[in-house]
Amino acid sequence: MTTVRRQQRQREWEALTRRAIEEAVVRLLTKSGSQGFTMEQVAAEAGVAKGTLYLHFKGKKDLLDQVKEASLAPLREELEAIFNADLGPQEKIRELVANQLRYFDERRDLFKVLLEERQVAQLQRTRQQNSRYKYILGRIASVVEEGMRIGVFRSLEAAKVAAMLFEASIAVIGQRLWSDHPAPWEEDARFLVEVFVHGIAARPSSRERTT
Amino acid sequence: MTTVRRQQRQREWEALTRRAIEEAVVRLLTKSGSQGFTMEQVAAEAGVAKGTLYLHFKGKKDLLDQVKEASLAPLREELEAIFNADLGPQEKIRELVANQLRYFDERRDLFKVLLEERQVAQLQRTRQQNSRYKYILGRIASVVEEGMRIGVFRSLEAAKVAAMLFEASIAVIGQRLWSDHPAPWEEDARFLVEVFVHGIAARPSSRERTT
Amino acid sequence: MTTVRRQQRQREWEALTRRAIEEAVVRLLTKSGSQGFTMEQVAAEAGVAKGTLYLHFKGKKDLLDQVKEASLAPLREELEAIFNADLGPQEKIRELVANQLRYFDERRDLFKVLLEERQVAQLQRTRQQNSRYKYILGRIASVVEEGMRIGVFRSLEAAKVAAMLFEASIAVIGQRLWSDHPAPWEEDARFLVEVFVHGIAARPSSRERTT
Amino acid sequence: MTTVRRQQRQREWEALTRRAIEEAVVRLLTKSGSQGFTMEQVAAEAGVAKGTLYLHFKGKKDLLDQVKEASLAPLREELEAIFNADLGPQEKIRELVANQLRYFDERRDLFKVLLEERQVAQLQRTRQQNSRYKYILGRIASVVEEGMRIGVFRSLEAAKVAAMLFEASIAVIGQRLWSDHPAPWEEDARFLVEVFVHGIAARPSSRERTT
DNA sequence: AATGAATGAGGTTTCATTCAT
DNA sequence: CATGAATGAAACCTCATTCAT
Repeated sequence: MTTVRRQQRQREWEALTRRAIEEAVVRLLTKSGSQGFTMEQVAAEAGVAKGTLYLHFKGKKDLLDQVKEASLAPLREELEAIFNADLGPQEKIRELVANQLRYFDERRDLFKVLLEERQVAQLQRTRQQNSRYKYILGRIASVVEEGMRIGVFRSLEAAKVAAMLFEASIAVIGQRLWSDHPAPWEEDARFLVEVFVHGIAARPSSRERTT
Repeated sequence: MTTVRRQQRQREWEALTRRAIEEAVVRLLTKSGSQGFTMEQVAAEAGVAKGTLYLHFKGKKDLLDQVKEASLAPLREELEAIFNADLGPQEKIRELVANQLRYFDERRDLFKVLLEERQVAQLQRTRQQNSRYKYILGRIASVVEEGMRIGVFRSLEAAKVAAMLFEASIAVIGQRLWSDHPAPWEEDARFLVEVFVHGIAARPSSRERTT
Repeated sequence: MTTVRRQQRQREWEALTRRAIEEAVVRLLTKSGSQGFTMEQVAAEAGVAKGTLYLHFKGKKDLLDQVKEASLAPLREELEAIFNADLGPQEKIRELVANQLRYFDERRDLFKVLLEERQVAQLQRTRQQNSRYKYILGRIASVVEEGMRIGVFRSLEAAKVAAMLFEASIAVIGQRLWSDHPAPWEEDARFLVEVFVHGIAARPSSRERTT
Repeated sequence: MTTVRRQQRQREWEALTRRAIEEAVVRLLTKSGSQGFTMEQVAAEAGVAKGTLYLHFKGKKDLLDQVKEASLAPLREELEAIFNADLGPQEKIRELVANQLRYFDERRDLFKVLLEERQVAQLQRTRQQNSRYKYILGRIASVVEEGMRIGVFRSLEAAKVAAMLFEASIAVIGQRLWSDHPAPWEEDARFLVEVFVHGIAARPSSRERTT
């Protein structure tokens, strides 16, 4: 009983230290520019000894990976909730895009750095086979397919559409991160979806096909 | 006269050496993965001494910048030609996208590395003020505006549309670079423009607004 | 009474733990090569916590010393028995050498490691004053002197002869440990004593002195 | 011509630096005990920067190997000269042993350290297959065989005799290095050979066989 | 008595850059 | 101009030992 409680407390403490270290990394990344924190700096910032870092993380790469991972986990949950929500395909897409923009806006400083180094991308598609990335694309594709099934979207390769939508969002997010005075995220989200859904062509008249 | 000719020859030699060094960097980047060539390797690959590198380039960063710059110069010229060509807005956009996809396809190995490290992006928008990037966006925006003026595009913020188009292209290019068997570039280009111009919404029926 | 018994039990438990730890070290030494086990590995292998090691041993050096000590104790007892046995000098020498070779053969793996790092030697003559080493040499010297006294050995410096015999044995043992297919230890022991006792010179004729 | 001379000079300078570094290692080994000099110390002692060490040696292991190698090279040459000299087998053996003892005496401090860590042995028989070691043993064996052929040695396994003689020499050398007041090397050399050649048995009487 | 998280000095190696030749 | 040996600041990582629980 006592043993169990002690283990419990220790695990909590362990998690706390991890968090402290990860947060130190985030602070360093956002503060002193992107191009590489040192383990020494991390230790100092987190208020632990250098060796301690290696008790919690396998090495520098692992530490950075975990930070990236942790920084995206909440977003993933939000997106998952949207996928499972009782919404129509168009609404889901709107929500997905809006959530992404909002999320990155909230942690601007960190993502500015991570995205600049394509760390986010690397995290998402390491070795071109990252399962998380594939999973999200698959989910988006499902939404698109659903839209086609019920007739609100026209028939296109769902997988390609999904990838394009996702990447375009990232692109817009990048845009926003690097511009000094980005428009409100709601506006950009609406714009992105609007273009994506209806295209830029003048509607009634432009009956001519592209190609 | 002799002096002039000698200067001439020297400048040519200087240019030759620069090229040799830059090509050595490209070879190293494509060959041994991305993660950082050393000045030593560059010197060896180029067949010059380490010190020589510093006669032609200010340092490692400068060298890398020049390589990236040089690797994109031809593309910039091609795009410029398209901007100046006697084509309608839609055709121009089609051409622009197609050219980009083709260009990156041709030097897959190099750009895979550069893009993976967001080097291309950094080159294009270093410190959020990169003039080249702004210039291109401005040109694309002009095309879009022209399209609005003559009524083939509907009225949207041209600058935003331009940025979105450009970034979406980059995103698709990234997609293509990292997938092992990408579709022919012509196909992806057509797809990209198709979606961008007409949207994914089912056409006749989808009269409802996207908020 | 209870107190006494408890103390008794505690001392046994303490001895057991020590043994477990020492055996863990031996396993590590023979297993993963020689080049240095870590206290962490020892703890894991012994199934105790790192801190526990320091309750039983002063530090790493002490631990290693104890292991070496323990690994040689049985041999020392065997040799002691021979010294005290009722045998003639030649027989004693034969037995001493034979026993050493056999003993090291039995624990090949461990001694291969210890000898490779001259750990055995260090144990035997740490700081040039190791009393155990001196004790053994003294005992061997006594045997040699006895042989001289009764006329089976010729008159030579007994101390030097003892040292030479002992070191030569160690040398042969080293030889045997490092060769993949050593001859049976009986054979090498016989050979060693034969040469040591009678020399390599052709006998009847070689009356000439060696300077 | 100038180029050649410059290369010549550079190679000499290079050799000089190497020597300086190696000597720094020797000084450190003999001075501050054996158990490990640091590259930092070496650099300081040699009066060069840490990085310089890595221009001349692949790493710490390489550096130590080279030092050991260099410290034994002269001895190897001396022994080679003896092998090739016009001497009888007994004289050759006497000379070989004497030379070894003298050589190690001359550089007592260094070899005390190297031998203590079995570094010499490791150098000589790394991976049980060291060719240099085998070569020397083979040469000694030849001398022994020659002695058998001309009848001064009795018929014994030459290879084993050679190994035993060599190892016994090393053993005596070790003895001498660690004793504070060793006898003159001439004396020990004579003693070693005397025992080795004629044995310790009282001569005329000891007709009985060992075994 | 046992634990094991934390420590932090210490180690090796890399590499962009300089500068005497 | 070209060279390349030398530099030395960092960087990452290990591990024996301590000590609060």
